[in-house]
Amino acid sequence: MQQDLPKKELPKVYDPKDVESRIYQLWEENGCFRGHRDPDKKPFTISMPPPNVTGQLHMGHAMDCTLQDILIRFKRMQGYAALWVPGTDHAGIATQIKVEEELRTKEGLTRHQLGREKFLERVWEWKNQYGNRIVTQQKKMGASCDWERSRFTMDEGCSKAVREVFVSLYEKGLIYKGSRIVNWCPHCVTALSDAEVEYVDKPGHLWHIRYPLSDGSGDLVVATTRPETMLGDTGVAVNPEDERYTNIVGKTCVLPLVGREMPIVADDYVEKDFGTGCVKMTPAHDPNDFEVGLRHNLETIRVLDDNGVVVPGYGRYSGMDRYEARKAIVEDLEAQGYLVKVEPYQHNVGTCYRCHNDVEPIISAQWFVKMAPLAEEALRVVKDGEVKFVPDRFSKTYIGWMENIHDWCISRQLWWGHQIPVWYCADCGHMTVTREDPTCCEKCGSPKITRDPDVLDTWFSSALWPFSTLGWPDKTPDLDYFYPTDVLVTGYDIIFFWVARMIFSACAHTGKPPFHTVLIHGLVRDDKGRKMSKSLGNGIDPLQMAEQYGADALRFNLITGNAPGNDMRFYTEKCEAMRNFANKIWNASRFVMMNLASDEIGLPDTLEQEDRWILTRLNRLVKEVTDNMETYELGVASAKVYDFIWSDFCDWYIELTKARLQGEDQAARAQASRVLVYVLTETLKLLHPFMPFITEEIWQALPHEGDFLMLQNWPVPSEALDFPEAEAAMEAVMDVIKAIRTRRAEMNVPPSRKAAVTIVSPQAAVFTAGEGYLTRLAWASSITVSETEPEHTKGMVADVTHSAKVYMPLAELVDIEKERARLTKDLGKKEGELKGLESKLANPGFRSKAPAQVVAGEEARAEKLRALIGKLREQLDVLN
RNA sequence: GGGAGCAUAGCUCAGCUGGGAGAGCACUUGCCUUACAAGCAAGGGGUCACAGGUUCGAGUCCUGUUGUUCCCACCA
Repeated sequence: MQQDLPKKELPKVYDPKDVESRIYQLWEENGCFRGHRDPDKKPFTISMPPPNVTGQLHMGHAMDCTLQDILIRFKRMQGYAALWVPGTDHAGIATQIKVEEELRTKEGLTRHQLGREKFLERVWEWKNQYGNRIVTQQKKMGASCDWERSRFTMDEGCSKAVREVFVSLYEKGLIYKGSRIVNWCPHCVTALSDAEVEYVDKPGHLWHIRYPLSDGSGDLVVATTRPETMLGDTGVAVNPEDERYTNIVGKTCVLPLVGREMPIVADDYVEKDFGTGCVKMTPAHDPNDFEVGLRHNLETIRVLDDNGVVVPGYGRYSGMDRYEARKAIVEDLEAQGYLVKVEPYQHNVGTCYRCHNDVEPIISAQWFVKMAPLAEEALRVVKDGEVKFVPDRFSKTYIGWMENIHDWCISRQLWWGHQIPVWYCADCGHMTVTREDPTCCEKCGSPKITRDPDVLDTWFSSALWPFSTLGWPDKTPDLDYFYPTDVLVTGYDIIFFWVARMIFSACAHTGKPPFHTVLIHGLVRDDKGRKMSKSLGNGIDPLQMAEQYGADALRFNLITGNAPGNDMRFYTEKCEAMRNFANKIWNASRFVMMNLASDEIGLPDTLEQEDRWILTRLNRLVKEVTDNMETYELGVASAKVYDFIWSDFCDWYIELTKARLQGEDQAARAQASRVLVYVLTETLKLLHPFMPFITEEIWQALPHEGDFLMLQNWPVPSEALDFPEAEAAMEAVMDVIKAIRTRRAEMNVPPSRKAAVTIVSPQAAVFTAGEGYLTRLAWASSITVSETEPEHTKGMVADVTHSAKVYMPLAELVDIEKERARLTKDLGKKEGELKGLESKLANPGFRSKAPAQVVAGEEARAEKLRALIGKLREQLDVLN
């Protein structure tokens, strides 16, 4: 299919709004995003971190999405069978809360009033209605995912994978149910994993409470930050080495307000030097106390229910919320003389990562994954480099976490999610855990079985994402071809939640790590460096930015000048600058198209000096950008393309071609036009991963072969296109142009005032060839090139470059004093530079130990400097 | 308590394996030079936090110090 777009006059200002949606549609309709298994190609696969179905695209997503799109477009152009698998996550707690809220505000119902089945129907409805919002938003960013393969963590395939994993881990004894202290969120009314707790430093108090000894021989004082938990105290512990308390170990004390008699035990856990050295033991509500309780057979008495309310049996405290109870208990302790003192105390409080309420440690029967055996291989693959983090420092974070891993609490007391595939027998108590839903107990055959009401942690299903989305547990051709995936792109904030769990899950179930590289990016912050958040109201909407400046500009902003793993601040000014860059390309392309003098594609047979120069520069750019892309230095790569386009191509090359393009020679015009189209096309390819829309739009309007820029081959450097002599010659001419411009600018000579230029240089031929350039770019009325000094230099101003001396008859404009000052300053600078260089060259150590080419390079530099200094001195002499 | 990052121009940041200090924005000056004023040309501005060390040579590697940010950890 040849796109025969009519050549049209392009508008002066690039309007992304019109272009982006049209181009995206064109790609999508032509199946450009599809990932095909191709036996002749190598696969390159990215699994997109599935955003929450409740999600709206924020800056973090935008950056994440852009990074992945850049990689996948790059690899696609390099000839890989590129596949980017998208999808969404059911996001258990987040989604359930959202729908519950809607239910409550709109209908005044709780989920319990509605019932599990009806409620789940509502959540599915909600998902079907809103779950696609984020997909539309990703498309606006230009994401080239294979949308036809879009998956959802609760779809049939993913659910099958979850079921398979649960059952097989259970069969291996790696999943178990146990009563443990878990992190409990009384607001979300569910257990949480360790990773889901965020610790916040909060000001609190340390209450010192007196517990009388039962034998009346005195009392002891304990210190606590959570006095309400004393209702569940079943002992007091001291350090066995603590001489202050050796006499009371083995005795009992009486719990104030409650009257419970409790043992005093000795345990190493207690620090002698902290607080009073006596610790109240609440085994049902503190993980350490629980451990101590196990060692000393202390009773476990739960005093807070699932909602954080004091359970019945505790008088007026029963029915009180934990904070009310705290207040009441402190008041009563004080009234009854048990409160010894209260100190202000700063401490770390665990909060729920979803609702930010304080987490309550509570003993509860939950399902866990036994991590130690799974962590082994997950550690090995990272330590052996089978999985690499970029930047590497995050592998330390990962290893440290994995080495100290605790068992993973995977059950959640929610309804929205993968329900745990365990059935309890009412008759024999046996747990039936199977891949297919059972109708009776597998042990005694009783039909009286009921399913565990809990669901699995959302991250349990996302942990399987790289392989569940490719068909696992079935052995599909896709799984065979595209798995393991290649690069995972994500923020450092979810290494524990997700990356770590994907790695051990993949190792355990597919026998291979899920990807070989983890590209980590940082957070996008606001212009003051604060995290963007709803509560601060400082979030910047990426879609609004894309609307205002173009998705290409936004993408470029998010990538350029940012190193992997580092946070970045978002400035709309930078977006504006990138928008300006897009416009610059647009106008350069307009220029090329307005001067189109040939439909032929490819380089012409003969090349001018400036052509060889730009081709050499382009060749170097191709090599460098490709290298940077391959090492994930995307910000460096994009900056190089930016510089090339703006400086080399626009500021110089286009200007240099104007002499030919605006001349009468038809052949020369055609030749220049072909090189322009060639260079622009190659550059558009390099830029395409970063700015997909505008590059495709322009490419479509240029003479081209093939259907889409996004499916073109990535440029490859070519030795045949390196012209070092031409490059050097061109730079010599450019130096002269710059010198003339500087001089004229300093003297405020308007462009309308042309001047005759005399150039003195041993390389006269270079400058003779460059006459056209000089006339146009240095406002020369005439050019005289000579190898010897002119006879008359009176009335002339002189300037020097490394390779030439330049005269212009503008002496009357010179401010002698200023000129002298400038020359003196310049000379001083250069002499200082030369001095340093010469002492370096005089150093025998440098000569003998530095690489030969470095020495040669420095010598050449010194030579150039000496020439320049000589010329500068001469000029200063003339003035004096 | 453990670990990591950062400290470079007025601001925000690049600077990959050590070898002539960079970009964007801001600032100053001059230009509507028919691709682009969202532009062109020119310019000013930096002891690369501090102190040692390795090296012929350090913004870059090592050690320490200070400041700052973050992550992890069960001291009530």
